[in-house]
Amino acid sequence: MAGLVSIPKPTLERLPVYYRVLVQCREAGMQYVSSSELGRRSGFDNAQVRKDLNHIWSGGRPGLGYEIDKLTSCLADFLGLHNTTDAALVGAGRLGAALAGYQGFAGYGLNIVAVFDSDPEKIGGTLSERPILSVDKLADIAERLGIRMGIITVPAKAAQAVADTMVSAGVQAIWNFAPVCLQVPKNVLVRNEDLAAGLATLSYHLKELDPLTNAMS
Amino acid sequence: MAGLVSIPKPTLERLPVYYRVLVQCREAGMQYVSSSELGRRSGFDNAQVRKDLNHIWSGGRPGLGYEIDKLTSCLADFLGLHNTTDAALVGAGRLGAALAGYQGFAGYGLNIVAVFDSDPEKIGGTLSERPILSVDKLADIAERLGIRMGIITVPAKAAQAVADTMVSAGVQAIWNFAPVCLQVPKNVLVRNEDLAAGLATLSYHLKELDPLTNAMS
DNA sequence: TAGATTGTTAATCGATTAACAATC
DNA sequence: TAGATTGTTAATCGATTAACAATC
Repeated sequence: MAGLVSIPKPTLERLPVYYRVLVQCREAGMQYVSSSELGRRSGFDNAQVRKDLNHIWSGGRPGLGYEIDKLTSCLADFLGLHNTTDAALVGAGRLGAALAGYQGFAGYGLNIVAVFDSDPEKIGGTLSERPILSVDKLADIAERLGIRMGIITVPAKAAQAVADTMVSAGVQAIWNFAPVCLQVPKNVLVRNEDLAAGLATLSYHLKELDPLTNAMS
Repeated sequence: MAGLVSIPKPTLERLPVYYRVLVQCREAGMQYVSSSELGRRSGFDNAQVRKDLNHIWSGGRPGLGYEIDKLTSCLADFLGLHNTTDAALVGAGRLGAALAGYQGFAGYGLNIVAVFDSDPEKIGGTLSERPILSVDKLADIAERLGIRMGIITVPAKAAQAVADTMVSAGVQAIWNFAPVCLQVPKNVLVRNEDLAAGLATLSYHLKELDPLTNAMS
């Protein structure tokens, strides 16, 4: 049974980066790549690259490196990118539009099958060629279509209620862009894409670099 | 000199989460919060909360907890959120529009002062009330305005060139939404907001949960 | 073969968790 | 005071880094 061979969390976060770099190497016509080269291009230590990759594949060839085609496919399998994941997106604002319109996610198996909003002005319209439905229909539709992934791009105040609805409809994974910590049952996975938090860490570093501000504080 | 009292990276990632939760507590009218309560609301262990907070402030009161007003302000100071950061955004697509239009970043000191694109159709138009300028002017304008932060929302292929221009214009921190690993001098900080990578980790977990897929593989 | 690079072990490093005396 | 909660130390845990024999 999968899941028992559990993989370290930091490793899991790096695997998609390797995957992306490998795809780019392949497009550049490369056939093999060494752990050093992969590390250089992805910003990680070469020993770490080897250790990470060994969690999923031990097909590297001493003296040669990793066969890009095979490793790429192996990573895609491992990450589940070959499966198509149907998702419901709630929140037809600008961020929702950006996510729904981005073609790149298709290569990661994401298929946004329905878009919801609570604004009567938006309901009935479209978002990237998908009809915008009333959020009242979310539970029913998600359940009927067997949707397992939910994407939340609503304002902070509305996010918890949307998450609750998703959970009750059987959604198992939530990609949350609302700036709140969602409370969900522990069998539901939430990934917070907290942009403001990312911004704050940059802000911290800029402050550290700024001689004037530092002199004053 | 700041920077020498360096803070663990995982802690730095959690501080903005505490900050956000604290702001929400304050809005809810609370005055004090304990490490347990803060932990519960942000998803971290209470001992970890105390340890993290002690890096920046030892003003917690045994038996009472932390005074929300003081801790919030202390965190904002530490993270540099009280400073206004002027930023240049390059890439006036949907994601750029979402970021430029999001009011919430203002509370984090972000001030997008200029928007650039390479598409002649877009140049001369506006994005959230800001004129869209030719990317050819990026270096000149960033330098003249002393811009220290760059936001990249261009397609992967164009991102490295934009980063190079930013670096040459004196930008010190780059918020990168393009799905590439940027190569920059080590004195420039890059934060990759790699949405596809986040998606991939969700995809992995869904695959792990799926009995049918697992049976087949 | 000689050179390069893997897979893996052992050593180091750092972060999390548990526990509790100090204190509000 | 009694109850609650902090700040901090010590113990545990896990991840990174270094090193090298195996091997292409």
